[in-house]
Amino acid sequence: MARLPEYLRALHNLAETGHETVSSEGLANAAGVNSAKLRKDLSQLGSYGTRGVGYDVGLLIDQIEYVLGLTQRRAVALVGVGNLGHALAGYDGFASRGFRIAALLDADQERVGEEINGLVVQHIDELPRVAAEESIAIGVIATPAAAAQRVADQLVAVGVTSILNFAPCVLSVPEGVDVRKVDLAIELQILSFHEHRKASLTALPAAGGSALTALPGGLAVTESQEAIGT
Amino acid sequence: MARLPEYLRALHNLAETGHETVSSEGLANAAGVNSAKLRKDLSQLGSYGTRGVGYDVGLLIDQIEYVLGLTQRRAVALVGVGNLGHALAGYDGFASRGFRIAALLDADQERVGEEINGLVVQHIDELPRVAAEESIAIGVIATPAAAAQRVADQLVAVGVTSILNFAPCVLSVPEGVDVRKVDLAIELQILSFHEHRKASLTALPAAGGSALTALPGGLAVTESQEAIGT
DNA sequence: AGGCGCTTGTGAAGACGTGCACAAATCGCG
DNA sequence: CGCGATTTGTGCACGTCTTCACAAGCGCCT
Repeated sequence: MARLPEYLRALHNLAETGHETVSSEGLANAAGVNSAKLRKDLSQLGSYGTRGVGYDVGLLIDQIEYVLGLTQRRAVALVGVGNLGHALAGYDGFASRGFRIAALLDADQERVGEEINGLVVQHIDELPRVAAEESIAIGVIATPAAAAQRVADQLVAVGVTSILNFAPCVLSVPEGVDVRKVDLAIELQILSFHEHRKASLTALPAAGGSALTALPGGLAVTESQEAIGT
Repeated sequence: MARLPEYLRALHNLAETGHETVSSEGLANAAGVNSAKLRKDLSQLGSYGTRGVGYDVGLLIDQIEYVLGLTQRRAVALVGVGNLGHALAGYDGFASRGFRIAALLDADQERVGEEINGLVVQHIDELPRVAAEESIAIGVIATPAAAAQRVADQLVAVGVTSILNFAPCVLSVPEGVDVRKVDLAIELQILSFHEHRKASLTALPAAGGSALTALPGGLAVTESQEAIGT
């Protein structure tokens, strides 16, 4: 499940604040989900809760980390050291949560040789050598959209089977390769949609009209995390 | 729907390459979704396709931009000008897709006054004034997790009703405020899970064992975008 | 003008995720 | 040792999303 990492983060918080055990209700609140959903998710991992008590925080952390494959520190190659790539290279959230940026790569010779956070940017042509040396299985694409597909092909060619794509485009990859996409502008556009919806609803509570002037209020909205209470 | 921005991006690509019309199949490929799903999504906006021909690219762009509320250029306040905030401030994908970063804010006096991409970083205490001047409805939080909730409260207090949160924590906001969360490390962890699953399956195609050593292959996996063909 | 091929729009069926509500199980205390 | 409070694990029902399949509609060509 895609919620496991969120649980893991909440569990680490709890562990740091000295909690030995946690109830499904407590963990669900910390992770921002329903308690029944959380219990159902955790039951998929096998039973690790004690009825009447709750879950052992440490044990649950180990278990989730095992399932997520975080027992080994995975090496990641980051391609594209532009604006966003720079930030990603310096983002300590990766290192603190089980990942090691093993290589920074870029196609621009201007950027090759630059040192970021203790790592030197190498040319993308070095990818085959680097991938072999570091046994890289995960690649991050932070290039412009025009270069993303080419980079993806190169990553796949050297054995990368998981790609995190920040470029605003759809990647074609062979079967067996996983792609996750993060598009920062899309996130904002989704918020903009909600803004527009809210504005329409308050301005014209009961509006009809032609299709062209129809308000978007009728669209189904699956909000991500609304009104978590206080 | 959350897929509309993706369609919009694909449509802009098509428009730039000179396409006047596009079939649902073509647009679905460009956006990486099923054609039936795309047609159903577009039918929610009202009928804008011509049977036997397809959709008018320009018309569809206008329609989607209207529904997403992109007819006005929305002002965004970015709080937290650290590593990630820096990159976001310089990310031109925002400007090119209907958003204007109207203010950069940070609580660190060291960073106040710094100029990024033509904008000067202001202190977070300036938020009420800035929000009033720029009529800001969307806030982006790129602070450490410890500061995120406090910033969210401040944003809500000045009338922000949509928040994009990059901090790895759950935010509590009043009803009516939308929060979207992007956690870069979580994306990697999800990929790691897939890596682990793939490794387990290839190494031990039919494994049993106790719960502790059980393989995660049994977990339901809803892949985001796997095997889009060539 | 008529037919043919192509594409949209949609009804229906199925898969999936979600949440409730309750039985089973465990601990602590008298 | 037994009882009650508490919490997990899960069967069931519901709503949503997805996909297939096909009728309806449109343009083009003859």
